[in-house]
Amino acid sequence: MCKLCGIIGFMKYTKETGKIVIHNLQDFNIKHILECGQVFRFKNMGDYYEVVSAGEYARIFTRETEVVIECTDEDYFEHYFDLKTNYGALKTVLSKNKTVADAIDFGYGMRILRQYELETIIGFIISANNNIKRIQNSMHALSEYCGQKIEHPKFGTYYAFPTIEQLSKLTVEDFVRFGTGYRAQQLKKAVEQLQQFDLFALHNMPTQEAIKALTSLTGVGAKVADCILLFAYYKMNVFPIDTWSHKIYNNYFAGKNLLENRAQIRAELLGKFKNLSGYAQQYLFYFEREKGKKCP
DNA sequence: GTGCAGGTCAGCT
DNA sequence: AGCTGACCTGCA
Repeated sequence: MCKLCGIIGFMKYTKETGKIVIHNLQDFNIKHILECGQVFRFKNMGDYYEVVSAGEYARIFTRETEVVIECTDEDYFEHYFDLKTNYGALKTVLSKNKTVADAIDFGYGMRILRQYELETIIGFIISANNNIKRIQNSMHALSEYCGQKIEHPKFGTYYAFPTIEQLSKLTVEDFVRFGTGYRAQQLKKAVEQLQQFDLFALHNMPTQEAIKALTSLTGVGAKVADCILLFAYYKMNVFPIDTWSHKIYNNYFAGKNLLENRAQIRAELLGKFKNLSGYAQQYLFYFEREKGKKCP
């Protein structure tokens, strides 16, 4: 949006064919963006990260003063990485809360992605009571088994996420083979239901209505629906409650009024953060999950 | 060996 | 409505 306006805090980046260069490291940290738990189809390659979304590929690396995104379609990834949103301003508002301010200091440069809808739904059905490494493995296995194989002159071979037609040919046994365990049955059913489902319509639907539509899918409960709406539909008036955000509420926001019911916790946090809830949740989630990990 | 991981669903009161 | 237990599987 504001490439040349010069106002401090706005994202500064330049686009050219097959490439985006970001000059504002404070608002774009690829590690925090990809490893904060919102996306599963990426790999840390050491010198760079690679991301596949739908059928598009991006290779991202950080230099001293800039981030370079080499990709198959710069318009696609400008949208995917939500480069037109002013995170500087957002972070100023969110930092009024001390806990969120700490989380933002830790996870600076994190951004909410605009992911491919079908891929996000499948990914978060797999995510239930699961760990991130295994979710990633399942998503990669699924893509390599039935997604379109793409041979790119610059980026080499990669696999698109399968279309709904390709997914519909899979059996329960196939899903088991991808390591999805007892979620295989749910995935098979959900794919059947998704064939009669207008994924694009959810973009123009009020959040409550969209939640109702998504939770009609097998394997999609309240928490997974919130994740799908946040990470694929960019709806910020949701607050996914899982084991982490549950702990976060009781540790930092509950005072002496501890809660155990997830719907209640969600209502409290939504009341607090309103239409910025999605951002707040993701900074808090990443902070709480990472700070507990062992230091080298 | 045991416990846990970004929960959901069925089957109970 | 609200609560409880079962549930694949890989990794610490």
